[in-house]
Amino acid sequence: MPELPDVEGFRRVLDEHTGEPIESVSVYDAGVLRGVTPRRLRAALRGHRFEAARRRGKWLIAPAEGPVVLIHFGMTGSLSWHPADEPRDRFVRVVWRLRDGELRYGDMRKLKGIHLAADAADAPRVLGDLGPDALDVSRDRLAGLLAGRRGRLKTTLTDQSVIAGLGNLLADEICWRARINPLRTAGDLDPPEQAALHRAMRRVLRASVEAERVPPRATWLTGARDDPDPVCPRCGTHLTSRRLSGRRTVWCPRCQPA
DNA sequence: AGGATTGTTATTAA
DNA sequence: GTTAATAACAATCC
Repeated sequence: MPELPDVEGFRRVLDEHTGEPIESVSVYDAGVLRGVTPRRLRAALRGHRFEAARRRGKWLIAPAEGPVVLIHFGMTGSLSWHPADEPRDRFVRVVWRLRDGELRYGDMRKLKGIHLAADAADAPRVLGDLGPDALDVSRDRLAGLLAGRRGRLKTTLTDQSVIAGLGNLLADEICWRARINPLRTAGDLDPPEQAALHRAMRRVLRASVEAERVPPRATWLTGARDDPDPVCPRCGTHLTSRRLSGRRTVWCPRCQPA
């Protein structure tokens, strides 16, 4: 699931548990460790405290008094806080034990996972080529990011090197809210359309961050898209669905004409 | 059984 | 250089 709002929720979880020393780090499945061994992860973090957690796009960035933990949640990752004696489900892959409980990284599919940077200066190496966080993109900046792009709008919005944080559900939701067809060429939007897209992005993100997910409300595309015979929550027209570079894309042919 | 799934990346092709 | 499509990664659900 994790797109920007979900990861923002994980960031809050971590932020509530800064300041206490990490008593132990347990790796139950090293398959989620990327470029670091369990031994090195333990050695780098034991006795350290997590500091204020940050997020960039879908990355959670957790400095720990020197070393920096960077987590990408893939499609099924999560971070949650539990009492140490609460039974762990079988998808818990890594546990950071603190004084009053533990942080658990769970991940069913293990598509991405946990990286370790030596220090803050080393963190960009892990993040790679990331565009600005979607929450930091102004209207003018959005126009600049789309300018000259010949790819489709949906594909451009989900390209993390252009804008960081938008995933499949958010991109469809934003296009639907802005009443713009996701197959349009990104660079072809006129200024009023750019403004509508930006407004939709702000509103969708704000409500989603609040809910810590893209909320499947009945008045949202996300609340309708998985119905057996989905119709547009605005106008009742049957929704159109198509695969776009391997991702399901849903839109309303009436509200979002080609 | 077969197909689908909210993420990224490598590869190939146009 | 840009864009698009596909498979792969892994594990589940319908």
